[in-house]
Amino acid sequence: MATAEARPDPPAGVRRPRSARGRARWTNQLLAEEYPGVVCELDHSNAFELLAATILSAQCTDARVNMVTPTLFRRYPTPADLAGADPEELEEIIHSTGFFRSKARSLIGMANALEDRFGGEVPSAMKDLVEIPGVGRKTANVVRCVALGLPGLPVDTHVLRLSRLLELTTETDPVKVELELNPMVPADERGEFSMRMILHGRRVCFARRPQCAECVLAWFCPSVSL
DNA sequence: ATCCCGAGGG
DNA sequence: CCCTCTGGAT
Repeated sequence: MATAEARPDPPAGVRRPRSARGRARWTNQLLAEEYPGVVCELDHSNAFELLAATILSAQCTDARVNMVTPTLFRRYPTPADLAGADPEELEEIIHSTGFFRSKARSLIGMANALEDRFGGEVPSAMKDLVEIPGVGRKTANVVRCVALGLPGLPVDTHVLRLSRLLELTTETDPVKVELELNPMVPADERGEFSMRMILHGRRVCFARRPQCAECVLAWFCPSVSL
């Protein structure tokens, strides 16, 4: 009763989508118009560097990560170099990104895994990526779609929240959300879809007070409040 | 205060 | 499922 039909009208001649797939299609199309040319903002020149940068990006801005990675990559250019890093020296380099002890442990563990189990290369299979210390599903998908050119739909806190608000899914587990979204987004658009959802989550659809009046998705968003 | 593209452990 | 890990920007 309190939230009944406070929804804007659809564009002229357009039917409000009634299925999750239909809402996903409109979401993908409208966010592509809203945020064209979206790119990964973590500076890197290969998959190993992107993997390290993504591990550092947890609870930290990309800009901050980009301030430490030049020093990091100069000091440890290869997985072999990073595998033999002195933890304290590494912690000092990455200190300003936060969580520096656990991130240092993850980075060294990651480099050792690459050396010991993957011939010094970043593996491409999801199954292998998530075995690497410090690499979860989200990080694995970032590396897959950005550095390896493989299908990947990173589901972070924003993608999860927006997907549920838009009722593209009813799942609460990020892995289930990813698997449910996959067939709704063309394989070669999943990475950009994810990055645009994240941008929209940061700029418009805030967790606390979503700016529905500014949102291009409001005309079909089941959770809109105006 | 709240946010920043999480992951591991109990 | 909760907790912890952590610094910087606004």
